[in-house]
Order: sequence, then structure tokens, then C-alpha cells
Amino acid sequence: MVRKSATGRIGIADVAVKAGVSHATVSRVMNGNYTVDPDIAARVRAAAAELKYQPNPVGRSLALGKTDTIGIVVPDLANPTFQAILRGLSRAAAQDGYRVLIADSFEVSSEEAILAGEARRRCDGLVLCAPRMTDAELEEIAPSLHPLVLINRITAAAGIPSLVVDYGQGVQDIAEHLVELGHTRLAFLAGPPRSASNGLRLQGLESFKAAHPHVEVTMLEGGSDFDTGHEAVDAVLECGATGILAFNDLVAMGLMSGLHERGIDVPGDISVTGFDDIPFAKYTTPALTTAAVPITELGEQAWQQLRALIRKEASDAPGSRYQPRLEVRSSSGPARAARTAVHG
Amino acid sequence: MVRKSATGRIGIADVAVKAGVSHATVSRVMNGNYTVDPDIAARVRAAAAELKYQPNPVGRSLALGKTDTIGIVVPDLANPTFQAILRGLSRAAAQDGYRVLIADSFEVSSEEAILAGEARRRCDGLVLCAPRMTDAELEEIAPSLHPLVLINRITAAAGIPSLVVDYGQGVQDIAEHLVELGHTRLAFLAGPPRSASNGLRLQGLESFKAAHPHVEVTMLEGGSDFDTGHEAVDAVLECGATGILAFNDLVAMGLMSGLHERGIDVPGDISVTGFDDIPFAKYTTPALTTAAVPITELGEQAWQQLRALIRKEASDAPGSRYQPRLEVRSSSGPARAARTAVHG
DNA sequence: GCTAATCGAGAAAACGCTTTCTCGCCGGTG
DNA sequence: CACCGGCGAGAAAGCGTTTTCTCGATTAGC
Repeated sequence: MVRKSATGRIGIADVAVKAGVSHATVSRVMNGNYTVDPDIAARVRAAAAELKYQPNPVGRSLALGKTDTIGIVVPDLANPTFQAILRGLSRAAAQDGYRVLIADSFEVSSEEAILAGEARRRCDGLVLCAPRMTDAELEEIAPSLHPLVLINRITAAAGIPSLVVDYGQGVQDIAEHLVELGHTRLAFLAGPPRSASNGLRLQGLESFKAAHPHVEVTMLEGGSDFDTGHEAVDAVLECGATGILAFNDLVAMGLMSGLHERGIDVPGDISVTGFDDIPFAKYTTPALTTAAVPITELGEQAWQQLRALIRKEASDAPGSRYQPRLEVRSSSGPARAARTAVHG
Repeated sequence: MVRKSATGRIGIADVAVKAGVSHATVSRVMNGNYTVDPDIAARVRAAAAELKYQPNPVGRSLALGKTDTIGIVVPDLANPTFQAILRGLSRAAAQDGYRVLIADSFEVSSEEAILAGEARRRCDGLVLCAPRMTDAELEEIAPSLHPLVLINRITAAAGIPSLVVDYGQGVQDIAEHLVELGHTRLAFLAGPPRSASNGLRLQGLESFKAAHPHVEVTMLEGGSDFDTGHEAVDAVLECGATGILAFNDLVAMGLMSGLHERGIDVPGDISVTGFDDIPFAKYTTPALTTAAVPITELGEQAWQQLRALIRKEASDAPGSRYQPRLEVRSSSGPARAARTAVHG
């Protein structure tokens, strides 16, 4: 008797029958429309409770034209940075009754555009982290993704807020810090070549070099994970630098681990710095000097911006810029007298 | 002309008009129904391409009764364990064209049931991680959540696969390992009191104690994060144990960090072990001895099980049990001659 | 006491799609 | 030549809601 038509689930129609009213009235009651007679409303509520009726969100979404869901596209869910953004975003959105749908592109940037489009259509808005996508492609798809907020990317397309971390400034701060400690030979263990944030770091280093012509800065190829750092030990030792700026904390940790295995003392022989200040950074030995990025906050801000867009409020700020804060710990120390390159 | 009715988005009707056919035919073409004349199909495809038509997933979901989305409820997205499960789940599900919706309960177990219900209704299935929920409540809501797969919980409700890690066995393996190294005074830095997996560890320790009556095992209150471990330093030193089994890797790392600050040598003075083998475990100094749980694989398996349920295939295995693998690294070592308790 | 205004609830349309049902038209066969 | 079968496409129903529209009934005002 209670079991309903096709889907077998209890629908608004069942409640209507049970309460002896039309399903329109049930809908009114469920949505707190007060043009309903209190007696009837009570009857409907009783029927709904008894049947444990819960409105079908898909039906609601279709009628309302909104899903109360937002999407986030990330290149790699294994990366602590994106985990943190997701966390901040999810928390903030949940507070406003929104859920988040995740779309992991697994670093294949060719899929990002399609993935973003698909995710967007299921949601009321989208947060896009696509560090490897070309500017051209980004600009092309951005308008169709609106409401959209970008993380660590900017685009010429109008009305798209961007939340960017000033990686260039951060890397300069770190380099300055190392110079103050007496280092004159630095090396930058770069991130993925096509990474946008890596580009910003490189720009920052150019500025730094211009301001410090006497400091030697070697560029080393790298990546964004532990293993990259670990494998870079040889290259690092070979270049003779005493202050290493790793692309991020993960790389720095891998590098420190490799140096440790080689018996190289950090920071006695070589100073190592990271970037991001992931939760684990202060628990490494030695604790990692890094540039702290308020990344969870970034996720929260992303929601604020997105919410404004969804509600069509005039977004007061079209985006914001986050300054990393230098976090000096014990993986960086005074430079020793000039070292000679260690081979093999 | 192209702009459509209410939503302003391009719908199936626009394509139909443009191609000069009925919207039913457009639908047939889009879904690869081959009872359509090739000429007409081509015309429809051309129109769809020109209009950049993309079917509205909400409409599809309503008609099809499925969303191609699954949900996952986690108690804390900041916890590496759940991040790993999410990652594995997301990856596996993506391969089959499913997306995942996340619901973070932020450790408030009273919300978990409602949250799970809401998430479930938006999705085709649910993965539930609810370590703090009572058995009674779990059993009550489980049937209404079907298709459902449980992580690290089992329930009497029928047809609900469970993926559980044998924490009891894992903790015994670790304890055995420490005993073999000569430790006779152990301490267990417990997890959250109401945590199900903590209960399993305690059971394992009971078995261990029964088998090793001569080994002293002190129970210490704890939690599940870094800070818990860090704050437990005093209690650990006070109890005089030389082998510490931390609830998980996070707690172990916090503890090691605290011991390091106190100048206590690990493993020289005290051996510390973790649990989980999170990615960072092998990069701590000293590298952490722990019990490795194939947690990403657990997420993947969760999808396999869930998929079987969604497709109504007879799930060959109603669930599975995962054996942790002891991962001996350098945070555990031979016991020193009996230590005396250190006070203050 | 009758008309007009108001309020409350049912009927129906709309949201965007899939799918069954139906029908027209074609060719083939008796 | 007429009838039947089959195929292909349009009409329409259905998925589960919300919301507008409409209408009946009740009340107030003159």
C-alpha cells in the first residue's frame, strides 16, 4: 500500500494520498509555505513522518534549477595542497548547505576541460584547479563554466574571480632568508615544467637574481613529489649550492631524506627549504623552513566567492592575492665556508 | 534564437528544432540508438555540435533514475586515512564513469546519520566511514542506505558489505615485534574512546596480553592526531615503558617530535611505532615502524563492492578483511636495560 | 441578504530528459 | 492489386518535484 510506483521509493504522492490532500499541498507544507491551513499542515506532517518521506533531490533540482552542489576539479587528490583546498572548500560550503563533488583529473591536462564541463553541469558552480592547462584553453572554456572561481590561475575572461598565492614573492622571501644566512650559491629544484605556480616561482627568482647579481642561482629539473626530491640528491650535490629552494615541501622532504642517507647534514652542510607549509612540515627532522600558504583558508575563500556568484551578489572583490609567510625552522642555517662540488 | 526558454541553457528542444526533428529523435541519437536513419542522425549530430549541446544531467537522472554519482561519508577530511580512501574510491569510480560526492561529518557523530541519508538520496550508492556511530544506530539506518558499503564497521543488517582492516592483528604484530626486540614494558597510546577501530586494537592487545603474561602493557589516553601524540610525552615518560604503540602514525609522529624536544633518543631510549603507514611515515626521522594498511586499495575495493551492488550483481564476496603488514623501520630498536621511570 | 474580496487548496504546467506507444509509409508477398 | 509486416520517427507519458493558475468556499461589507 505504501510502496510507490516505479522507483519503489516513497514519493510526495504517497504522502498526499495518506494525508488526503493533493501533492501540491504536501509540497507547500514541506517548503514551509504558510498559506496552508494549520490542521491540514499538521496532517501532512504526520503523514510524512509516518512514511519517513524525504523529498527526492533530483526532482527538486529539476524543478528548482539548482542542485545545492558545487564541483571542484583538482589535478591530483594525492597532493596535500589540493587536499587542503578541498577541505576548506567542503567545510565552508557545508555551512551553507552545499555539498561538493570532486573531479580528479589525475594530472592529464587534456581531460581537464571536459571534466570541468561535466562537473559544472551537475553543479551550481565550480572551483577549478588546473595548473597545467594552457591560458588559451582556460580562457576559452571559462565563460561556459560560470559561476566559476579559479585557484592559482588568472584569465582574461570577464567576471571570473581568481584566488592566487603570490609564489613569486614567497620564493624571493626564502631566497633572501638564505642570503641573510650567508649563502651565495643557491639552487632551485623546480616543479613540473608546465605548472603555472612553477612559472610564478621562476619569475620571482628572476627578480631576485636581478636584485642580487652576486648570488649564483642554479636551476635544477624536478617535479612535485617526494620521489622527485629524493632522486634529485645527486644533481643537488653536484651543483655545489649550499642553499636549496625546493619546489614544495614534499620535494624538500624527499631531498632531506636523500641527503640524510648520504650522511649530509641539514642544515650544517646544506640548507633546505620547502614551500606550502603542509601539516607535516613542522614535524620533519630538522623541521622544515618553508613559506606558509594559508591554503585551507584559500578553500574557504573560494566558497565565499563562489557563493556570491551563485547568489548573483556583486562580488566585492573580484579575487584575492595571498602572501606566503616565511616560516623559519631548523632546516636552514648559516652557510659554511664555500664548499667544493661533490662528485658522483 | 538559439537561447532557450527558462534556464537560458541549450536544451534538447533547441537541437530538435535546428535539426528539424522531434526531441525524441535527438534523444535517440545522443544515446546511440541505431533505429535512426543515418542521414537524420548525422543532421542531429551536426546540429548538436553546432549548438554545443550537452544533455542536462539532472533531467537525465530523473528520467533514468540514476545519478552516476556515489557518496562517501567521512568523519574528518583532514585525516590522511580518509583522504587515501577517498582517493582510491574516486579513482576507481571515475574509471567506470562515476563521480563522488563528499560528506564530511567533522567528527560530530550525531550528524552522521542525517548526513548519510542526505548524501545517499543524491547518489546511486554510499560508502560510509562512521567510526563513532553506535552499532544500534548503524544497524537502524543501514537498510535505508542500500546500496551501501561499510568501511571498518560491520553490521547485522543484511546485504551490506564491509571492508575491515584487522587492527587487532596488526597491533599484535607490532607488540610481538617489540617483544622480540627485548621490550617488556609496553604502552598503548589509545585513540578516540568511541572509535571502533580503537576497540579492535584494544581487543588485539587483550589477546596479546593473554599470550604474554610477563609483558606489562600500560594503557594511556590519547586521540588521533599530532597534537595528541605531542601532548602525551609526559604520560609516556612517566609510565616507564620502552616500547610505545601509538594509535596511528600521526600520533606516533607527534610523540616522536615531543620526545625529540625532550632529548629522548628514538629508538635508543624508547621505541615508537605507528599504524597505517601513511605516505609520510617513511620520511620521518627516524623512519617510522608501523603496520601498513593498503588503504588506497581499500577505497578501490569499496567501489568494486558498491558497483556490484548498484548493478545488482551477486556480490561474490560480502566483504573483505585486510591484514596489515608490519613495516619495520628505524623508530623501533632493541630495548635497553630496564629504565626507571622519569618524573616531571 | 447579496455581492465582492480573500483565502486556501486542487489542477495543471513546467523543469529536461528517456522511452513506450502509436502511426504512417515502405516494400514484399500471395 | 491488395494486404500484411516491419521499420523509422513523432506524440505522449513518465520521472518527482515546485509553482502558477484557477476556482470554490468562506467572510466581510454595504
